[in-house]
Amino acid sequence: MSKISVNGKGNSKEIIATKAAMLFRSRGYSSCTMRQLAESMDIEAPSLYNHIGSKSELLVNICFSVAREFNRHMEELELLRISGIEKIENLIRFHIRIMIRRHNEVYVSNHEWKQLPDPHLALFLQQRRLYENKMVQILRTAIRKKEISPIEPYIAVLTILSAVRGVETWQRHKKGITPRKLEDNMTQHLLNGLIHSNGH
Amino acid sequence: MSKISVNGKGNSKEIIATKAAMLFRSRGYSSCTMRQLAESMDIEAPSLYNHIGSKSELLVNICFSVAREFNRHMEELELLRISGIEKIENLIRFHIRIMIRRHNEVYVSNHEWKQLPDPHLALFLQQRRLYENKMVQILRTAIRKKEISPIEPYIAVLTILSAVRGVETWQRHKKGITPRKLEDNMTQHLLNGLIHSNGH
DNA sequence: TCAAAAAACTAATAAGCGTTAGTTTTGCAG
DNA sequence: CTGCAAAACTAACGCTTATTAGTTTTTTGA
Repeated sequence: MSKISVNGKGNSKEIIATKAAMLFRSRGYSSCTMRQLAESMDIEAPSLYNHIGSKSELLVNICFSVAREFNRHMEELELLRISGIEKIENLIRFHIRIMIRRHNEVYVSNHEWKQLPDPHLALFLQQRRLYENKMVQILRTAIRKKEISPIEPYIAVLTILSAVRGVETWQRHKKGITPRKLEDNMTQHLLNGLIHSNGH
Repeated sequence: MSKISVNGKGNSKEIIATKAAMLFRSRGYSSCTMRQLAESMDIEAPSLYNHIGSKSELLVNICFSVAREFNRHMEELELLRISGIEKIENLIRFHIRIMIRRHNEVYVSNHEWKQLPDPHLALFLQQRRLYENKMVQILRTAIRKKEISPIEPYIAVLTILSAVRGVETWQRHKKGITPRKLEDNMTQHLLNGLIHSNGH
């Protein structure tokens, strides 16, 4: 059997990580076996352990790699001198783009974080709580400055973060719906809902 | 060991189904074992098989029970003589309420349907596709009658159906956010986004 | 009160899991 | 060409899994 790293691009570890994200997404982390993962790259299961430490390590890397990208973007966003509404639009569009660009990884991170081993689970949840709080704060400020209508910020964040996850189930083949159109339509829907809400 | 049906309400099968939904939700279907399920009602695992056929049967019942409720509501809605926008609002509110009332079951149905055994998986997907198509049709009509702004109906359905799933992660303890407030805010956000979108 | 039915139990099965140990093959550097 | 490290292999371990078989206990109904 030939080495796996000569076939695809990148080193073996990266190739395994990519295949793992694909398989974890399509079958679920717990239902996917190391033998299936190995078979997907035409080697035997024990050979994987020349490159990785454990199955759960793969999940940890996926989840925190995604989290890191979101956190980094949030930090950059906080430095920008733009209006609150522009920040929100920026966030929505960023989420949609990441969901398209890193489809498998984001899906796994969203669906399988519960399977993270301690203490990674606790850390993951803490980071997510922090991220959500930052979004709530952005919304709260925008409301105070009357950029958007008065709405419960926490609920708006819940709505936005859940809505963008719809990209997961986006059927590319539905005719005429390009990634760009998806992004524009969804952003418009979510943003206008904030602007024109009659807060009654 | 005493019978389980004398403790809780309903017959044994219903009690098991309820406990299963709870456990499948909190740990995931594949990660939850029959021993854990049995332990949660203080019996041994093999005793479960006096009441149920298999583990997967439990999942099938949960998923299709939820699907049936959504489908029935859709059929009733189609008979109503109300505006398109009222139909959409009705749907959004119904989804949010079901997500609260049948929290565990809807969560499991949304997260674990991939684990359904054939041919149930195929049937489930077919029903969901049908349901989505009906929603798309409602939106399409509303656009034609200029009740809502021109938007790609498929994307709007994606956005709405994903957004309402945010109720899954709703933290009841966040102060001052009652179920009613959650429903009103989210509905308003999603609905106004449809009405005031400048289709540019 | 007592038999029959329902539902619990214990013991065990076969299959599958992640992972380890030890060995052989592969491929690159000298 | 050759030697060495990297990475594949086979075999197997210890555990867990859903589920079955067979038996005992509990509840029910006449």
